[in-house]
Amino acid sequence: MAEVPEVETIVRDLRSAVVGRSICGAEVLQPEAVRFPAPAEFAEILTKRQVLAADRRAKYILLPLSGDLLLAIHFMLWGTLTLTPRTAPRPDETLIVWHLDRDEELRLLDTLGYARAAVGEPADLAERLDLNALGPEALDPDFSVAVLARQLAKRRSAIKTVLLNQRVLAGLGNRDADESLWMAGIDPQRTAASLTDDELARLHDAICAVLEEGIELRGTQRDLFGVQGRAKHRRNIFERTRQPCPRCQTPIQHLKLGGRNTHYCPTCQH
DNA sequence: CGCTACCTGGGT
DNA sequence: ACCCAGGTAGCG
Repeated sequence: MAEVPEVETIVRDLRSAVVGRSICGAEVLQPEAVRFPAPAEFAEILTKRQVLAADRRAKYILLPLSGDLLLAIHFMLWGTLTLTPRTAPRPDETLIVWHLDRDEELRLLDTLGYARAAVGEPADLAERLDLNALGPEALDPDFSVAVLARQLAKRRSAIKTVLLNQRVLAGLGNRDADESLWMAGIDPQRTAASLTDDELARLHDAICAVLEEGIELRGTQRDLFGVQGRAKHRRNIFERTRQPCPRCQTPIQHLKLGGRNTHYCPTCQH
């Protein structure tokens, strides 16, 4: 599933294999997958455009196009992109297809069908997707302990829940939030505002380490070309309920926080 | 701020 | 035959 390491892996692949190329046209197979404009207009706008860059903001993929347009793609839980020859069989879960030059297709796939795309002028698209409300990027070089401390101050919800709010900090998903809190030795149920300076420093370092390792291993999913990422089995606690904590051997515990599955070590995390 | 709906496939 | 899923919008 798609957290930041998975999205970032695809963005880097887009940079190497799609940026600079032309979109000849688009085909919308699932109308619900287009947030805006209407599917027919979406396809119309996406004819004869050049892809100028590939960026990421939180879990959005942003593709600036010629003609002062921005294409945004969000994977939600299970979405992904593939780049394949036009003749390759199209999976049932194909939501949108972009026809590229050299007889290749960029395809948005999602068995759950939640993934979404939108296109518009950059300012309008940012407004409608509320991109300006997103918090600082955890992977930005400017992300510091001070930034983390400022963003968590006065937040009285559970730290785990706060870390998942992309308006507070852009970059953590459910797995990476659990893994970061385990690495920092912080109980996910603690209120965000209660963290000490020392805990904030540990959490900052843990967040950076977890995201960097996930990206280094190219995520847990297949990349743009179908190559499996190597992070799949690199989990310390996520979905390892009742298995021994890698640090102290205490069985990992599981609970729901804000409706989300949460995994932690009751001995290491306070 | 917390809860639910969204939807299909795979796990129990 | 049930659940349940790594995300988010939209609701109260």
